[in-house]
Amino acid sequence: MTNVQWWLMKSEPNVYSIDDLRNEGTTLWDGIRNYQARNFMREMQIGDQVFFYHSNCKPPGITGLMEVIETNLIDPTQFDNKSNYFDQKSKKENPRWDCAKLKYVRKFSKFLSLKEISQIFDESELILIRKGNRLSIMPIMSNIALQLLKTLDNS
DNA sequence: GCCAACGTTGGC
DNA sequence: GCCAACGTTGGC
Repeated sequence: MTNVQWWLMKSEPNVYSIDDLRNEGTTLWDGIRNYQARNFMREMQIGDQVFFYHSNCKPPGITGLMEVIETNLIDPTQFDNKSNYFDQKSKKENPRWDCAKLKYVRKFSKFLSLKEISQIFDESELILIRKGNRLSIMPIMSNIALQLLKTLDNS
């Protein structure tokens, strides 16, 4: 586990929650339409660990852990004209959007709210709480990740 | 390549 | 609902 990269992925729980993932076991993280977020997803390697963050809810925060099980998968929603994520400009022979497949690992016994996170970390330490960060997928420095885990497990 | 206008995200 | 901080688009 020494070379594992840590990530954080946001999802609105009324759209897709940690409980949905627990029920399904695995999920394709499709619908990402931001190039920076997509590029981060392309960097993911099988075995990488991912914090599941509930966004746009009360309160927002980290709720669980996932693991990357497949990478470089074509996002099917870009070709589905009934999908909210349909992209007219994306061509089958050259798909614009791809995604990773995630596996449920666990739901933390404690919910770590954004407020608590920002109390633990200095703003400069944590990309998550950097003001104005609008990325739904981002890398987490391993020392930060381990501190998050420690906080979540010691409760 | 610049940049203004516009759209989106997401915490508050 | 507000708004800051991006990202995207398109005219030039």
